[in-house]
Amino acid sequence: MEREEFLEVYRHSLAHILAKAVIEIYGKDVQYAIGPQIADGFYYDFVMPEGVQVKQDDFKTIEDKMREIIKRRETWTRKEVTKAEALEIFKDQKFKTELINDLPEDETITIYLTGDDFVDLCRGPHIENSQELMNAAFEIRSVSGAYWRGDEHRDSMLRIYAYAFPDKNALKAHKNMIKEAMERDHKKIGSELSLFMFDETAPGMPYWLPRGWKMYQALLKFSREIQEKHGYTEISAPLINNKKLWLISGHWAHYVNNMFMVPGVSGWLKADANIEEVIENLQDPEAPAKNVKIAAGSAVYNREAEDTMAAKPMNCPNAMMTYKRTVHSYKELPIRYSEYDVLHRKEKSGQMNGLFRVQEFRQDDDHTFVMESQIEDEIADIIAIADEIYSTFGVTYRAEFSTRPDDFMGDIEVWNRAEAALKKILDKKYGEGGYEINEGDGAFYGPKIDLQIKDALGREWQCGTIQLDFQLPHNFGLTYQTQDGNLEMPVVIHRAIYGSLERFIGIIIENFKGIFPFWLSPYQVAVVPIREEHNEYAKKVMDALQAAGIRAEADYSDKNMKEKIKAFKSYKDPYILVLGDKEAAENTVSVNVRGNKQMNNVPLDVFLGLCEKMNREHSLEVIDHID
RNA sequence: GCUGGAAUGGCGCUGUCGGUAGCGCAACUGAUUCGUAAUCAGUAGGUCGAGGGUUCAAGUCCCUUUUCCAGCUCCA
Repeated sequence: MEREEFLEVYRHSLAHILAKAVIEIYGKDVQYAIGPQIADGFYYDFVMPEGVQVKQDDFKTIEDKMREIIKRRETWTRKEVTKAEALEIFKDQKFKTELINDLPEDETITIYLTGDDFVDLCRGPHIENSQELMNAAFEIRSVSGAYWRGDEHRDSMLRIYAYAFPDKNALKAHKNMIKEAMERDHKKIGSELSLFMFDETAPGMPYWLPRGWKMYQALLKFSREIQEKHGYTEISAPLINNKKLWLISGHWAHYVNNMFMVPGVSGWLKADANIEEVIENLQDPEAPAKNVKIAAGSAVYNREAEDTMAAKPMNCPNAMMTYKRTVHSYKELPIRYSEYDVLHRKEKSGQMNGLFRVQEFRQDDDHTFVMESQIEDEIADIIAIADEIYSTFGVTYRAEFSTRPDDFMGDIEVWNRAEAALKKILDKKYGEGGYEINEGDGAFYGPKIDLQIKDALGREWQCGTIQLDFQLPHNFGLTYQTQDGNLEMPVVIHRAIYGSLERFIGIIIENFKGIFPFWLSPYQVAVVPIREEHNEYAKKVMDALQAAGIRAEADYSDKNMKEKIKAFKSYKDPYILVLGDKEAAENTVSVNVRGNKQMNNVPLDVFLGLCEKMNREHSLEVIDHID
């Protein structure tokens, strides 16, 4: 048996054992749903009897029960049954019943019995006797909430996750790997390197500390340089707009629950009332309406007041307004408005995650206004930019193409032509099958290409995105004048390459483990005068570094040099210059390269030259020798 | 929003059966003036996330709540 197949059978069989154990512990009222294998083990979804909780303390009980079941060396029996028989067997199991009912009429249904008291609906294959699992190494990892069939409006279930490997060593090795991945966690490194912080008064809104902000600026500078070369022009626009704008863009109708409101002065009402039919949870269309008593003397705000403003969750509406300022000729297109403004998106609690998911962030955003005939070339250029940027960081990405959904807006012919153009570029760039296609997953306003990057734990995050938009130009009534004098509507391309700067920084912190390329390092060079009498020369070196555009920091204090070096090393500065009598006399620097290589007595000019070279070329490697 | 965890000086942690908070690093002061990752001595810093409750007594037990983490769902 191949290793993969072996793992699959093992894990899947263990999932059945888990379900059997849970039923033996918590009783026959447990509803069991599905228990697939995953990358490092398996999970099983249950609905527990009323009032039953499964906590970390219970994991051992469940594991022990599973081991006890395995030790019974029960035989596994595969049976083929008819749909009617299956429905009878699982008549008390609502999820199994639903699964069976969804199967085609003529499908052969297989069930597996473990011993004679546990039966599961399953395609198999499985082991033949529980004793085959005697050496299996497994461990309950965690429990989590999950929704039946991934739909938050359906049953809320308890998902039990477990690691599972063929033997103890493999499990141990895997847990070690997880531990090492956690060492790369950007939240941990960000704190150690003093890059950013959070405070509970601003959930999901990073404070960028001096060192982190240096890096942030370096990323912005890099983005601006590249976009300048590609004909982009940068704008900046209001961070809050009156709700009139959001009514035009459609955000008031579709996105208002994710927007931070800025009340005006007129909408405050003194309340002393009973309000009927209040839907408290706007996120949930099924939420029951309630009667709400507003205490006498309370003030409530009417969001629909005319002076209500809201912080922008996206830049698009302002870019539309900017385009609309004057009439445009076809000769001007494409027009590219890039924008790095601060965005706010209110998230449901439990959605935030370090820098990966925040409520306040900046995108390397752009809105490009094109004629339909220009879409193909423009997208090709955007993908070229994405390649240039991602390769500079040495990260790999995966492209996903999302096509027309059922509730699409606009002309189907335009959609077809646009999708064909996108597909042509993707095929050329990544090869057929070199990217994922999500049929019907596009936005209602246009097809899109998403670029996904993995974090240290292998979770994928969407960074880059390229979206065509046929809706906003329509909502804002955008036009351009064609060669024959007619007015036509431009197509808008929304695109971001980093995606959010915050998320991207999180990704690269984990990718580089905090050991950044020279051009990206918060401080690039640290200066250590050996004794206070060397401060004068150190200042001269600092001036030269700063004049060359190099981010440098120095420690002129009377601490001993070992302490100074230690502090800079903990910040992972690429170069530490040690300056004493010899260097001052010869106008040189002695360089300790991150990773502990040494370059001694380097003429200052030569050192400046190699720093400038790395900044210019955005090199991934730090130069550690002089040719 | 859902499930399960967590929160103790700036950071990392200990705190037993409920008995009135400790340690390391960092900081500060003094001495040391030093050639590549921890010199020595001393000092200061905490209403234990917030609110309420039980108790003679709460970091510890109970309730509420905020934030964070791992998942689910949603997303850049």
